[in-house]
Amino acid sequence: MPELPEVETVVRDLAAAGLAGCRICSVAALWPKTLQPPHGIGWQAVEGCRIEAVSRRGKYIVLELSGGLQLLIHLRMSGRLGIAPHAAADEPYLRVRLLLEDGRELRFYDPRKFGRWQLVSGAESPLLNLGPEPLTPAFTAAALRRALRGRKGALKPLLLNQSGVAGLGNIYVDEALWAAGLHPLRPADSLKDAEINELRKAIRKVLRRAIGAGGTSLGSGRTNFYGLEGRPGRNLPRLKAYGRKGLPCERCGGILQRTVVAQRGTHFCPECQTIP
DNA sequence: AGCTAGACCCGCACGC
DNA sequence: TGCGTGCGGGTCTAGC
Repeated sequence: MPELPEVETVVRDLAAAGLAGCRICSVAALWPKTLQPPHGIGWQAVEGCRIEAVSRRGKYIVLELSGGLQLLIHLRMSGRLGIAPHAAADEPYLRVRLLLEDGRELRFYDPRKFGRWQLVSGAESPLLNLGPEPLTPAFTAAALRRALRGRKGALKPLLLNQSGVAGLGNIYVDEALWAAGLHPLRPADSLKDAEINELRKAIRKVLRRAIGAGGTSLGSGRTNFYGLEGRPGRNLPRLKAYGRKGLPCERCGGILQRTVVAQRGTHFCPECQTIP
């Protein structure tokens, strides 16, 4: 499931493929719902634009276009990008083709059809609702404390909602909570300053480690995560909690449990992630 | 406003 | 082996 480290991996792959600097001929949707209707303009507005830069914000891939528009790509559950020549045959689950003037095209595959492309100008951008980037200096202990303050709800759903921290999903929330020794149901505003700082460090650690491994791929199916060249991530063996139900905790030897929190599978150690 | 639940989707794992 | 069933998960929306 693409979260920050997987999206970062794809963005680095896109940069290495030389996507920045390419000029767009046209966009074609094989599954029209993937292309969200832009406000006041049509998708043909991308025609003739140059891709000025490729970056990431939270889980969004951001293509900065000449003329000031941004093309946002969200992979959601099963989205995947590839680059192919115009002439290459369609593969299964191909949903969108972005044709480039150099004879290549950016291809979007998405078996489960959750992924979305958006064409936005700054003012109505969904990026405005995102919390700080966890791997930048903006993600201070004070910023995390502000995000948690006054929140009566549980830690895990808050960390998932993107407004306090951008880019975490189900896997890395479980990993960060494990690394910080915090229970997923711990009331968010009950954390002491030292615990907030541990959580901040844990979030940064698990994300950095996963980026270093090219992201997490859970299996080998079509809906799994793959980089631009179809390469799976190598972070699975580094996970300490997610998907490890019944295995011993590497920190204390307790048996890891799986429960459901906020309608999501949640993995934690009942021995060393407790609610005081 | 904050929080929860449902909708969107369908491959895949699992059970018989 | 083949079929049927239900799970999983990010984000938006609806409803309390």
